[in-house]
Amino acid sequence: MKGDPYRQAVRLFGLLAHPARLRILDELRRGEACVCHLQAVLKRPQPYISQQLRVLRQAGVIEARKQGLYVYYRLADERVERLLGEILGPVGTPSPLPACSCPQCQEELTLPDDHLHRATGCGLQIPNLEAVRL
Amino acid sequence: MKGDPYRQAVRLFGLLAHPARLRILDELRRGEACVCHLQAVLKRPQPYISQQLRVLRQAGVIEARKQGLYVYYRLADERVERLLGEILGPVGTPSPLPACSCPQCQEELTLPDDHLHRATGCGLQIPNLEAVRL
DNA sequence: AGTCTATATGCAATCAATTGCATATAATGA
DNA sequence: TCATTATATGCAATTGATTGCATATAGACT
Repeated sequence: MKGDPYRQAVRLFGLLAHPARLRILDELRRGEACVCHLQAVLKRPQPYISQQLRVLRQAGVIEARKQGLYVYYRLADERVERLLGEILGPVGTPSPLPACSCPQCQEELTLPDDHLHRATGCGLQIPNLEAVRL
Repeated sequence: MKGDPYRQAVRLFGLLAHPARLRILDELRRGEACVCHLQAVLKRPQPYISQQLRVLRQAGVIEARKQGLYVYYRLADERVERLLGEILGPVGTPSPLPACSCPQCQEELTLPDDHLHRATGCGLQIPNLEAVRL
């Protein structure tokens, strides 16, 4: 998977030069998220989200993990994390109340306050997964 | 000059997601360069180069300095330098023999070897200019 | 089997970016 | 003034990205 560095860089920047894709990637900086969660955050129809996820997946910057009916996506390219950190700054606090119906979100919501977790957020626990680089 | 950070980032990435613009910006990382120099490096017709320069200039990531017939461009946005450093690495060695007819290039070529300068390169001396951040 | 829910895919319509090229401006020197 | 050189601009033609939407797949449950 190569080519001259310019072409590679252009492709990578092209992925980020899109409002929906950028928000998805920024959201994934927090950790895994299922499609329904992203759908809730971006407030866009599900096929639209899936399409952008496909673009990102085919480019290799995200990876999917299927669990039952749900598919959890995560970042798979540290360059993306570095670039986003560079221009968006460190991972911000989540905007209030975007939650979906996935098991992780439900679990989050019913959790008491003793665990550190997001106020009203959705499943950002990374259950039994190896790699979430920061 | 503002807006939500996502929109701003999308615009910035969009500027970089283009082969000619990316090469121009990467070339400008070395310092000022005139249009004819960029033309020689990119091997593209002059109106094409000027057009891309306009895009970059209107976006505010480069600035122009006119001197006689020549116009020298330079980077004007440290985010660009950081992003390029992040994915292209430090400023590379110039590819051999791209030179143009501008005064700076001629001066360079007739210079003896005692000054540190590029082997066959074009005017990358920054004559009397204040800001070239690294 | 059928049904429900989550996610994916395909494709057509629209919209924006890109490119090429003719021409315009601007500075210089004769 | 005219000619020359460097750079800029405008615009039409093409190309590519984006979006919406109908439909497909796939797993869980009864």
